[in-house]
Amino acid sequence: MDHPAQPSSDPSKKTPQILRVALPRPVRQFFDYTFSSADEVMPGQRVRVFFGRQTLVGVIVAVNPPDPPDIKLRPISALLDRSPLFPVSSLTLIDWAARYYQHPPGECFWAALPPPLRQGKAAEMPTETTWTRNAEAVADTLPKRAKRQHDLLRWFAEQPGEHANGTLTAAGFTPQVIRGLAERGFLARHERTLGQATEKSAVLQSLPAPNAAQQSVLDGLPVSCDAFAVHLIHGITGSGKTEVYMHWLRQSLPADGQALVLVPEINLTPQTVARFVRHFGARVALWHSALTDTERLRTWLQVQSGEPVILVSTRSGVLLPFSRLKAVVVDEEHDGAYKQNDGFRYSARDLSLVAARQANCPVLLGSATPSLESLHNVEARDYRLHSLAQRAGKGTLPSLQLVDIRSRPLVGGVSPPLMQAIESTLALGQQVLLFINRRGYAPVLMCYDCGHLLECRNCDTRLTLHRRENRMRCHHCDFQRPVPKRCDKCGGENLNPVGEGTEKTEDVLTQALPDYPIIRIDRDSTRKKGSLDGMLAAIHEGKPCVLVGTQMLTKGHDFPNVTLVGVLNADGGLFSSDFRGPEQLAQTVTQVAGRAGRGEQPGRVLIQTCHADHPLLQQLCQNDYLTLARSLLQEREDALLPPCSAQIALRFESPSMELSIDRLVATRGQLEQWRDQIPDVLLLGPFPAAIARKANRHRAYLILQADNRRALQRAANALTRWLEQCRFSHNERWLIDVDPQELD
DNA sequence: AGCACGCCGACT
DNA sequence: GTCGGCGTGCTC
Repeated sequence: MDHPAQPSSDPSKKTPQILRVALPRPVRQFFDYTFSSADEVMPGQRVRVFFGRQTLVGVIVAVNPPDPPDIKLRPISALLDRSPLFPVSSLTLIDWAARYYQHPPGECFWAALPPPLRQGKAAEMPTETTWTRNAEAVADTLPKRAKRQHDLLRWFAEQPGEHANGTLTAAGFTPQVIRGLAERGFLARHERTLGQATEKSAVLQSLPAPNAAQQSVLDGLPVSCDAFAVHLIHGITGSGKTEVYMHWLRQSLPADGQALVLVPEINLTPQTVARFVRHFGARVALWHSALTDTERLRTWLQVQSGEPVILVSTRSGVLLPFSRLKAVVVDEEHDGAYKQNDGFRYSARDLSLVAARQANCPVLLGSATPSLESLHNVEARDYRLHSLAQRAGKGTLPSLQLVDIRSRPLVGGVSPPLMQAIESTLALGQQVLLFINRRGYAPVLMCYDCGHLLECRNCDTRLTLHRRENRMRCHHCDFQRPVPKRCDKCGGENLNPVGEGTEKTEDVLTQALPDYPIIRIDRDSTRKKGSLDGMLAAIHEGKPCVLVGTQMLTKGHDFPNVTLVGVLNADGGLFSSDFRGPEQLAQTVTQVAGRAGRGEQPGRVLIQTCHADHPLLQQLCQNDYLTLARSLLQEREDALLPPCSAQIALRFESPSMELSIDRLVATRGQLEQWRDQIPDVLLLGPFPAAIARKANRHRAYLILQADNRRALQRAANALTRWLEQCRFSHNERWLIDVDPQELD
C-alpha cells in the first residue's frame, strides 16, 4: 500500500476491519489480517492470505477482536465465501475440541474440511455432465462418414437412459465424438448434482416390528429430540441393537432434523450400512475414508446446507458441519477406532456427546461390551442404562469353555480338544471361526543355536515372518527384509519360527482338513479391493468351512452357520502392562464369542489358555459381561485409574532415550513449580514407552493424572504453552494426548 | 509445517 | 571466491 490507512472520510469505504484467522500450521495461535472491503465478514468464512512467503487458506474465527497485536497487519488476499462455511455449531465444537485436546486450532479446522475446500475451491455442489438420446433425431440424417458417432448412437440404443460423461469416455468415446453427436441434435446434455440419479429408484423396506425386549428399550428412549440426554444400550451380541437405533430414529427424529450415526469401521460393517439404506433410502448419507474428494464435498455441503440427512459415518464424521443435529447414535461405543491416534487426537464418541450437548439433542450409545468409561458415567453423569439381554431371532448365547493348553501338543496353535471340536462341527455341515490376534506366519524368528531373535533395524520390536511374501516385516514401521538363511548374531543355520500367526494356522488346517475350505481374513488377505466382499459372500453361502482371522472378524458380522468359535490364545491381555488389558480382553473375547450360534443351531466357544484358573477368564466364561465389567471398574476405582480419574499423556521423542527422559524430567520440574496452582495433579514418570524405539525415535512418557478435570485442563494449558515456547531442535518432538487410550 | 536466513566445508 | 549443507527462528 502506498499510503497508510486512515480513518476514511469517504462513506462508501468502511474503515479497515481486523480478521482473526485460523491457519493450518502446527502453532497454537491465530493470525490477524486487515480487511477493507464493504463485503460482510463473519466467523466461519474462508479467506486466502499471504503467510510469510506462501499463500494459505484459513478460516475466520473472529472479526475485530478486542486485542489485536501491535504490529503492521497485512491485508487478506481474498474472501473465499460470501456467507459462513461453518455454522456456529461447528465453530463452537471445533473451538472446544482444539482447547480440550490441546491441538492447534487451524489444524482442527483443517480436519473438518473436505480436500476441495482446503484447496480454496468454491463451496458449490459438484455436478457432472450427463447425456440422453434425443428421440426425435433419426439415425438416417447422420452422415455415413461419422463412424464413431454412429457407434455412439448404437451404444445408446443398447443402453437406453441417461449416462454420465465419464461412462461414455470410459466406453471409449472421445469428447469430440460426443460433442459432435450433440451438436447434430442426437444427444441432450444435462447437468446433474452428483450421485442423485441412481438412489431415488430404491424401494424402501419397512422395519420388522420390534420384539418385546426391543420394544421395552424403545419405551424408555426419548420421544422427542429437543433435550440433551445420554442413553447407553447394553445389548448382547445378536440382540438387534441396530433395529432399536432405526426404530428410534424413525419414531423420534423430526422430518427436518439431522442424525449422526457413528460406526467404528464402515468397510467392516457393510450389513449395518445396508440396513440403514434399505429403510431410510436417500435420506442416508455415508462418510468414510474410501470416498473420493468430490463425494466428500457433496456430502459435506449436504450436511452444511441443513438437509435432513441420516449420516452413517466413521470417526471423522463427527466434525461435519451439522446445523440441525437432532439425534446421535454411537454403535459399538467401546471401540478403539473412535479415538484418532495421530495428529488431532480426538475421540469421536466423546466429541459426539459434546456436539449433542451443544445441539441439545439425545445420544444413544450402544454396545455388547460397553466401555468402562460409559458404565462409569451411568452413575457419575446420569446416563440411562438399558439392556437387551436376549438374542433377537432363534439364536441363544453360546456357552464358553476354557481349554487348558499347558503341556498339550499344539498343531498350528490348535490343541487336540479344539481340533476334535472343529472336525465334528464341520462334519455336521456347520462353520468354524478361529480368532488369532496376530497376522503373518509367526510373530518371531528365533535362532535355536544362540537364542537370538530377529529384530527390526529401526524399532525395539521383533520382525514378523510373512511366509506368503517370504519376508520378515515390522508391524510398527515399514521395514522389511528377506527371510535370512543364517543367524545375524552367531551365523548358525538353525532359524525357526516361534508362535502362531493367521498364516500358519491357515496352512496347518489346510493340511489337516483337506476337504474343507480354510478362509483367512486379516489385513493382508483383504488388502485388495473387493476381496473381503468375496470372502464374506462365500461364508454366507453357509457351506462348512473354517474362518481364520484377526480383530477384523470380530466386528459386527452375522454368520448364521458359525456354531464353533475358537480363541487360540487368550493370555495376551491377562498380564499386559497396560491397565486396560483386562477390559480389552473381555471385550474382544465377548465380541468374538458372539459370532457363534447366531442361526438356529446353538453355539459353542473354546478359549485356549495357560491360565485356566485365572479369575478373569473364569468370570468371562459366565458370559455375563456387565458383572465382569463392574468388577473391573471397581478395581479401577480402587487404583484411582481412568475412568475414575482423568489422564493426559505427554510423549517426547528424540534420537536418544537419555535426551527424551531428560526433557521430560525438566518438564516435570516445570510442572512442580506450578504445584500451588495444580495441587491435585499427580505426575507419573517419565518412563520409556512400551516400544521404546519406534522408527529410530526414542520415546518416553510423562503422565498427568487427576480426578478433577478442571485442574488437569489447567495444567495441560500451561504445559502446552510452555513446551511451545521451548523451541526444541527439529529432531526432538513432543505430543500431548488427552484421554489416551493406548500408550505404545 | 514451510521457508528464509545464516554460518561453515569442498568445488570452479 | 561461492555453492549448498542443515541448524535456528518466524510467520499476523
